[in-house]
Amino acid sequence: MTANRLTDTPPRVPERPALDGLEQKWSEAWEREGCFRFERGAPRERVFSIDTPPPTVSGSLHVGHVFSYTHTDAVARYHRMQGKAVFYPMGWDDNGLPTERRVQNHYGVRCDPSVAYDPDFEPPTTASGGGAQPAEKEPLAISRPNFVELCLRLTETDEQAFEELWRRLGLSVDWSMTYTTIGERAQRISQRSFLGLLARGEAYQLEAPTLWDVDFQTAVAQAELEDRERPGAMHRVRFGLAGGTGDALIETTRPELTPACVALLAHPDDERQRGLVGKEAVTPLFGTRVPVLTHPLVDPEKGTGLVMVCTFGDLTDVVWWRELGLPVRSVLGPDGRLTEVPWGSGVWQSEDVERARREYEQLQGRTVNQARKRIVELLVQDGDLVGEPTPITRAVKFFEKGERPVEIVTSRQWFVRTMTHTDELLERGRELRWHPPYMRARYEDWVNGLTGDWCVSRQRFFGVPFPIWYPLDDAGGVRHDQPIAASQEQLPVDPSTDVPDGYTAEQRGAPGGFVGDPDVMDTWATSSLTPQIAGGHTDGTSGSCEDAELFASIFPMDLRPQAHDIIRTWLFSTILRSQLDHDALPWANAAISGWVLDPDRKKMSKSRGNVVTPMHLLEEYGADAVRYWAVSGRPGTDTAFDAQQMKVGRRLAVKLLNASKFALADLPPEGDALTNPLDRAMMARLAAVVADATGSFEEYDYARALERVEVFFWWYCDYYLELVKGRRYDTGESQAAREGAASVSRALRRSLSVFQRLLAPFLPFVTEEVWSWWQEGSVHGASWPDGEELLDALGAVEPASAGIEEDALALAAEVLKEVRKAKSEARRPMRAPVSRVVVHERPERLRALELGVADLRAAGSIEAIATVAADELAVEVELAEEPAG
RNA sequence: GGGCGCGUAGCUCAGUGGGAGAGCGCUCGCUUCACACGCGAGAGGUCGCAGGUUCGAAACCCGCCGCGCCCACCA
Repeated sequence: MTANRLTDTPPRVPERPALDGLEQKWSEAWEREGCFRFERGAPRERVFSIDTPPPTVSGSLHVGHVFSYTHTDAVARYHRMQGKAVFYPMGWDDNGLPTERRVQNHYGVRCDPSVAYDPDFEPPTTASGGGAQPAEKEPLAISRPNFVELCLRLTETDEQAFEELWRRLGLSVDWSMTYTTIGERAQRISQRSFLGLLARGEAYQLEAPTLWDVDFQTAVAQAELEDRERPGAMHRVRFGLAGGTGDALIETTRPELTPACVALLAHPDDERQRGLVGKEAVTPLFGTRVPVLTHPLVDPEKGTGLVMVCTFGDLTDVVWWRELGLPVRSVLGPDGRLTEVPWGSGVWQSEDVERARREYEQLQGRTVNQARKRIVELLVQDGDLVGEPTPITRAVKFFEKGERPVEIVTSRQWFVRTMTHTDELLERGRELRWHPPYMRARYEDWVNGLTGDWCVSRQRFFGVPFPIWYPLDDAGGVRHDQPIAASQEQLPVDPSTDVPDGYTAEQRGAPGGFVGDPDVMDTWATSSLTPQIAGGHTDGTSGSCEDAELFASIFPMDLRPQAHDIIRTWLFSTILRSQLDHDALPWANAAISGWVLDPDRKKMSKSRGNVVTPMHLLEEYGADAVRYWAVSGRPGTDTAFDAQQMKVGRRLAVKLLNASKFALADLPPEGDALTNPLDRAMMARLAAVVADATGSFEEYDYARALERVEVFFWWYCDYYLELVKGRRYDTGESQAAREGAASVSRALRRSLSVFQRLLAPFLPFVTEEVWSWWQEGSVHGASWPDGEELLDALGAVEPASAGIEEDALALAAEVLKEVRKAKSEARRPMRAPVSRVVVHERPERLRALELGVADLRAAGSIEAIATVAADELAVEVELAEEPAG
């Protein structure tokens, strides 16, 4: 890093400095000069690497994005000024469901992996002027590669718009390193990592009960669930006992699953149910015999104390089913409707098969809700519904992007082992430095609450395919137990169009041939590899995109910034993958940002007709002002959207323009030393502020750093600049005047240089503008101020005299405030002359004041200052007579 | 049910053992030679409630109340 140069050429200060146009002027200059280009070849210890969150590109960026990305940018700029080579890429998360949905609606198509690729395909409706034309007809079925092409086409324009916004906001990312989560590099790295997991037994395939979204018809993961309150009803249902010797009452919110009942359970200590345990109950309507068993998870306080286990009503059913070794009676299809079942065969025995068949026909083909309504009618007819259903509100699990509750459907899926690694993951969580620290609790809660391995396969299309095929036996049956893995050289592959080694394309689907795995990976299975994708991780076997040297210089990364809502998904899965692939933490620090709270909850939602988009904010207030609002939100803290704060930020930017103009324009020649005590005391204060801001940044507390700098800067403008103004303009003949001016000149330049750099991470545009008036190069490439630099400016100071000088500055400011108060109360202008000021104060402070009395007199237009020894400060101010007329 | 965070001026929030603060808003004043996108001044608070520790608590401990979030095997 080059030293900051105080050039000898006079500063070029505009007559009327303004903020307008600075964003465009400087963002273009930064791009032209490559200011934020990552310095390749920098050794690891001089690199600061950031695992940028790739925003989802389907949809638009909102103020919440602006908020948290600005936090990271301030930190990035700080470390860059500390001399680090900052690895700060941007990624676009374009893979996954949200994009699929948009493409389907936008182009009127649907993906069908069995359709062959059409290289000349053009979508039926084209996006004209950005507006989608809703497809009237049945969606057109197209191949997966064609579908993916449309996804890419649609996300590309979004990505351009996002980049434009980020540049306007002043994010100092290296745009040459941008990646996408559906891009070739992401696919290859995802597939390669998956094959590694498979080879090491960390990934496996299993046919098992899986969380299932019936609308998207795909498996989903535990991490993608959320609770929603939904009205329901509790039904009390009577089961007969085998042999007709009484009955058993259960309560359920899901009576439609009665045909799927496989057992009744009681708590082992529940005396009331003791007589039933060990017997067999008979399901109403269907006459299926089910055992009455016990399990400690049953809550005897709930309902009748007896619970019906179905395959499967909820995750607890899965636990009971597994632990008690119960059979499967599955009635729910992947579309969320009740399927056909073979009454009388296998597990579908009944005391009255004909009746079971007849009753079930009333339910078959219906949705869950329809079936529930119907079975209640059937139970009432049969007299097995006890009392009226009781309306209740209960939490139901939903896929976070879904519209109907998730069901549990048995299907074949890929899993990544997590349960065998939870201890390691908890240990990694303790190694990670969390900012703020309490966010670790959320991670630990999540890891401790995991109930199963991570289901990574999705029955979707716009994602990274599994690099897997299966052989077909002579009868055309799929041999799932003999997966054919793609070779490293083939990656990335799409098994729906690519052919495994040793086969020909003609053998696809033919007996003795092969089929591709139809699924794609969970979007988090790719996103969990962002450090590897961004850093070009390679195992040396393939590809020009990967770069072993680069990866070694950035991994493990320094910082993962992200919001708290995706600790359980993105943060957790990234730690897991890094643990499995590298046996290491992926980053040293995690900075967790809060959310932006919507002010509309409290007021003015209707008065504002338009949605406030980030671009509007940037246009109205300026990027620096918007950034100011963002960085005043403390790490991890939810922050209210507040346009007023943006105005305050704009004021700060304008203030810096004007203070810089004052300090630099027509400045008298600079002296070799700070000879004036007030100048020295101000610089000493500034040194303390630098230390405070630096310490705060080291703790990732950008907000505290800004606050300290800002408070001191306003004090500097209101008191220090006013106190030294007279001396600055006094280019008189005397030696003392020349020396005083030379000292203030030096102090102004040194302090201004420090302020401009301290504010640069927060207000990059205005600081770059004022820096350009008098310095070479970019302020963002300048070095962060440090103690040594300030000591150098200050010269050697005895601690005792430093204390006296500080007293002089403090007391001069206090007296000036009293003088202003007197003038304000007398409704006189601030320049109104004061004939006499009497300062009562402790003698040692009065002696100190001597050092600053000349500046004080000039600043307050004070003719005479007298002092009186006293225990505490009191100031008498005698204003001069108001001039007649 | 468990956990985390928060509760300070009308609003947004700093402040973690010793004077209750900032900005905005409000009121009043000031064309001041960097800045009217400005400057100066003022009013405004039983620091959620109740105990405890301490010479001393907004801060530390216990309990309670309220708000928000996360997690849970929510039948």
